[in-house]
Amino acid sequence: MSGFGKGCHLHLIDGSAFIFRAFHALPPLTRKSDGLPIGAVSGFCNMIFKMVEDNRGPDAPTHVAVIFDKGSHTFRNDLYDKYKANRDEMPEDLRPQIPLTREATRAFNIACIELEGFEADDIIATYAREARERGGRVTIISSDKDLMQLVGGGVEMFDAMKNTRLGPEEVEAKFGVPPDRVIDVQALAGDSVDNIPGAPGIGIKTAAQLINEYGDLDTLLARAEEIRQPKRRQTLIEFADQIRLSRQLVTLDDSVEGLEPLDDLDVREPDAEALMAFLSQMEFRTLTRRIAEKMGVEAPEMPEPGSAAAAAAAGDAPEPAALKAGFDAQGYQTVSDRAALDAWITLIRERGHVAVDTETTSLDEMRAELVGISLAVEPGSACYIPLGHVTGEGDLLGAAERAPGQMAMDEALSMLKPVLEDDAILKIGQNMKYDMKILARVGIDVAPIADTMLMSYALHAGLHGHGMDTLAERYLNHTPIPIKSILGSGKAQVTFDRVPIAEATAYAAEDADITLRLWMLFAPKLGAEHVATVYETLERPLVPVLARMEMAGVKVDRDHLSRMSNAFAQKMAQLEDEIQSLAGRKFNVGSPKQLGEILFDEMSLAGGKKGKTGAYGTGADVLEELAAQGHDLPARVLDWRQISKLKSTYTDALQGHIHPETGRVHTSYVISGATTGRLASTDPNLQNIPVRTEEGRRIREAFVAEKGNVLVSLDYSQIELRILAHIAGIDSLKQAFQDGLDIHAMTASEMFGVPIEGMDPMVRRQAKAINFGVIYGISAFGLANNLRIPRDQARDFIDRYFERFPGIREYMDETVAFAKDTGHVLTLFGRRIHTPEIGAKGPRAGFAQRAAINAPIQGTAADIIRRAMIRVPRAIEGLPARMLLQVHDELLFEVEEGAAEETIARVRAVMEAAAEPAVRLDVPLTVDAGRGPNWAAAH
DNA sequence: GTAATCACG
DNA sequence: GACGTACGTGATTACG
Repeated sequence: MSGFGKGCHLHLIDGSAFIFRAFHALPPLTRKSDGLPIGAVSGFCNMIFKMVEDNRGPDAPTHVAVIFDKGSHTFRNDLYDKYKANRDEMPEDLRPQIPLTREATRAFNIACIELEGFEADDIIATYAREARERGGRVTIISSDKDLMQLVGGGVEMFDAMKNTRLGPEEVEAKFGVPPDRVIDVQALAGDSVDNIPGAPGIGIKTAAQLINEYGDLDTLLARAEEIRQPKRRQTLIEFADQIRLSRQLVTLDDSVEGLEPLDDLDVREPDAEALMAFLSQMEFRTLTRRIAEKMGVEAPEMPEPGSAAAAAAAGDAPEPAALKAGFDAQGYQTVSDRAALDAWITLIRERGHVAVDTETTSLDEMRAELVGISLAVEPGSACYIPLGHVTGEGDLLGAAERAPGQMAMDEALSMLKPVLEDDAILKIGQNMKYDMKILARVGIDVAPIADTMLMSYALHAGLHGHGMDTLAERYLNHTPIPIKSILGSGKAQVTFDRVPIAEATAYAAEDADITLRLWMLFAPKLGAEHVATVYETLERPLVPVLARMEMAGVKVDRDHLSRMSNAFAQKMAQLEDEIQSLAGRKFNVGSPKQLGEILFDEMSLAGGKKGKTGAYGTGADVLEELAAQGHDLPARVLDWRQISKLKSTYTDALQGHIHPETGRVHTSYVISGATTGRLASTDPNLQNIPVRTEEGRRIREAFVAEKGNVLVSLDYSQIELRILAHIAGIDSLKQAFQDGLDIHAMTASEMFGVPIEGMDPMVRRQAKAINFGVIYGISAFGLANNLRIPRDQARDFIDRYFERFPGIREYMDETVAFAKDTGHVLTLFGRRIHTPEIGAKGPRAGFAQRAAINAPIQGTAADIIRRAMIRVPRAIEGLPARMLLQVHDELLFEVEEGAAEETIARVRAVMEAAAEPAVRLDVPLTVDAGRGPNWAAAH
């Protein structure tokens, strides 16, 4: 049979929808030999096979095709930029399976249809229309409601999962209108999955009622004035344009051009050999056997999983247990020509994933120069591509010659670029942010990515660090070649470009190899340990966002800092003189040891306490106590210390961090640095720039906007207390936040029975300290220390607080009990923070318990701002604005002056809604915003 | 390399 | 009844 006409029956299979359903419905299955995720491919093949089997009867299709989506941008994105904008990124386990489902379709000898820039639904609509016009029947194998508008006139749908047919009656039962009015109902009701706005407050029920009453959408909109219900009438009038736009979005395009002719979709018998080859390559044991039986052919030899033969049969698959053994530098290849690199690229394309590691001249991504790239596609099989090595000797000036045996940098990069940017190839790295930044500087935008460091963080936060050496030792029982053995240390240390290529290969290829093995080990664990969502929504998508922020940097006014440094130096010299004359001799004011001796031995002041190291304590609290007793020397030392800190850490050091080319300071965020989910900022730390004192705030004035721009700061108000109110379920606290009250004043009022109006600031301050204490896992000792009150008074405050807010105590007890029971605590978003010390005895028990109480609160706040940051780029797309810094509950932007208000509005909306839809908080999140020429003014 | 100190949320 | 604590970070300096 070939030509399509009357009596013909076309089956259109919605491939993309099916892959997603298979992926989410099935447990994460991986290929035995190398850990390649293949669950969705397996589900897909089973479904195709079932379709083929079921369709041998009298109702058999004469024509069949599997239709896939291709490309992420369609005409709907041009109509509406938020179309499907709330879709999460594709899970990394799924991505490498996408090309395999195409292969599977072809292996079954079924037409595989996709067209760049078109959704599968439009292609299906086009074929369905043509088939109907030519007098044939159509069955659409899908349960997607967006396709239901096509039903009728010989077109039916079939839900392969539920094994049910959908005709016009079923569609009408679902939408309340006949199929030809479905788009009208969808246009009104909207769709949260595809982000179709529709008419606010109108769902399918109301929409159907309206359409049935007025006949169709145009009539309804034209006669909206007649609607009796005032709210509905107003909505339809006000949102008429949005409703029309929604209809455009939901209406399928049934005239897609450039498709394979319908006549060519005729059912063909699969080629047994090709099909068996594909199935055995995927290592589908059961399915291969079943299909072989049906087709009457011999199933290909497929040895038992885990056996030595299994590895051999899979071609160049790894040795059994290869994940934990078989590191062999001999097996690593140095790639120095086109042909060799081509061979690796072919391997990568076959696999759909590759572990990547870059070697550079520095750990500072903004200054590092690319020296080489290593790749690994399966355990034990890795290569290194040297690109910027120089000969070790060099002349006296340090000038060195390019080492022989290397590809030209440009040539290698232009070959790798398509692979590193290919949507269908997963790039696996350990701390991928680093490699992404290095490669971005040579014009390569790496995507999509996986990160073993972040996988470990999602799995093991609180248990140990997540550096590669730690992970290799713990999980692969292997100690990697130490970098020091390659570069040397101290004065003799060289940069990586001076390492001989053979040694560099052994080191670099091993890193890629380890990374790949860790990925294979961790990837299936994410699902099994229930942290896949954390990794996919809070870790992985943050990487490109942070990479962009770090590369943007923030402009710092060097002269401003320099002037402050000079002023500080003078002031310090003056204070030093005063201090030394008060002491009666010269000493190093910066030495706590010497200061302790002066204060407590020579001057015989009371209150000297030696710590465990035998030294006197001279911390700020001790000095403040002495100063309060009227001693001048400690008061001067406090002043000196403050200025010394500001000078050394900020006004001096920050100048050294100004990048010579950009004139800006580029921090680096450590995503897995803090156990709670917070970020850490290093080199320099821009999360602890002074703000609490007047002199400190002047340092923030050095953080400025470029000409014509302003800095915009947005920060969450009281986010941790709000989270506490939600998690512990404290009604009075929740109510106070809903009413927008001053939460510390309200706490004081509840505790001490004083009115909020005209409250003594001291009373409010005490309540504030208690509120913070609660977040930290309050103790009488800690509160007493903080408020400088007797311990029994602190005890009394705490008792009264728990009496007034009994839910807090329950939360604390339950959290500690949970931690003892499971060894971890959870944030609202499922982030897992391990508490290995929770069972400890002695003082460490208290530490662990307070940390366990604090972690879900601090961690949930960290999750929320991460969610906001991930959504920000899309929200400010098109605006002349960039996100520069994150300081735990604050985001800092640099914006062209005219766009400041719009930026504030959009970012505030994102931040305030950041918990949704995953979590619906009982308290509102509110965001304060400011703008100004510098960071101090933006607050 | 570690301890003490102090900057931030 | 004693232990000895507020939670989470990073940079700098002194000192062994």
